[in-house]
Amino acid sequence: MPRVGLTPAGVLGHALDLIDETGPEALTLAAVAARAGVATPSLYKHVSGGLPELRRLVAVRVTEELAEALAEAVLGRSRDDAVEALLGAYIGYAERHPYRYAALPQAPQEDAELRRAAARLVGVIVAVLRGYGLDGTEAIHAARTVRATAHGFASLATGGAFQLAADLVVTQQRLVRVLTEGLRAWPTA
Amino acid sequence: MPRVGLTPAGVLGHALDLIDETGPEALTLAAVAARAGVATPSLYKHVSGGLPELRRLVAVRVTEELAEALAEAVLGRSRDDAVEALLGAYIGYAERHPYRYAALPQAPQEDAELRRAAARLVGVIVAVLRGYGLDGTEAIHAARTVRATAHGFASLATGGAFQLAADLVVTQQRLVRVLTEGLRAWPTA
DNA sequence: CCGCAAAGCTATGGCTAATAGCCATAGCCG
DNA sequence: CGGCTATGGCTATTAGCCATAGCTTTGCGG
Repeated sequence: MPRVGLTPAGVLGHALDLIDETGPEALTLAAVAARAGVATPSLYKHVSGGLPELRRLVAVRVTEELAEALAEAVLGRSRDDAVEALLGAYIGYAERHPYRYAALPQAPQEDAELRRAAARLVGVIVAVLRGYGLDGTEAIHAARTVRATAHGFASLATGGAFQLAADLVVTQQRLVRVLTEGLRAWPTA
Repeated sequence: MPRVGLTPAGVLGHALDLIDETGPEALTLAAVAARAGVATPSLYKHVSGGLPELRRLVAVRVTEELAEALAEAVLGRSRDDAVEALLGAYIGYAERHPYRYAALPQAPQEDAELRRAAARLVGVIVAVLRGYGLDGTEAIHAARTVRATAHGFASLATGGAFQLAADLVVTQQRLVRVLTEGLRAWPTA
């Protein structure tokens, strides 16, 4: 049979395409194989761990992309300006790739590679917090606060949980305002 | 064959037990049927919509429980006191029933019953916000802010996304502080 | 006491992931 | 250049899942 030149990266690419088009639920080995022009079992030659492994790869990739978007957004900015850019980039990524973002949370968290990617994401946040004079334990609490608000809004907004008619952009502005005020008044223990 | 006296409510009960024990992924008709002492197809006599219907029922029930917990927590409290109780109840519910909370839909739901339950939950939040003089459109933005922070923290905390050693209880206190300060200084348009 | 709707069942079909084992290709190396 | 090994395909199979169709039994209400 003619080799189709599949690689692990190629399989991941098809997986991401599938997720983007039809949602995380649609990520099946059968669908990926069909898209790659290959029979399902052949995928195991490239992704030995099967579906769980593929999901893991997706989570790592998305986390990396998100961390990269955040890092780029805060370049050359500080304090409130950086926080606004950070939230904008976070929520913007989730809005541009809602299914991809939704594929994030149900990943196994004990994976080393995923933790490394997540650490980079947190690192960007912590770097921004230094502009508020925060470090050490309080920086961790503040980073969690930032992450919780960003994730909460992104998750609810992309999930369609905000039913009422009010403008989501305004809500995002309010969220940024609450966050920046909170960070400026943070108890610098 | 002896009738086992199954009812829709009974099926839902088994489904919730299963989710509590093994996670939302473990919710299968086969497992529910085994637990109920019944063959899989028999479930369709009580839950005609099959697995999607069962998942829907779970989501409605969990939303109702959460709304109820919030309503009870804010009874007799107002302003910062109410917000603290609200977040505590929300996060507490998620921590006591992490799988159940994780079973809440992350996909857009146009189900009427679910929307009604969600509306009750939002109603409790909006009621608290009246203590800050907020209503109308700004109350919606503020409610979204509260919901985003609560969901974001609950989701990340129960999902194990906060890896570092710092105390989650302290983070929650900081979150409450940021939120209450933000609500007190809300732009009452 | 009997009819009949409700509630159980088995059988079947069509998905899925995953494993086992076979065959064709590619590219290296003597 | 010939052959060998590693690799990347394949088919077949197993096991588990949801779902539908259609039969049988139960037990309630008239």
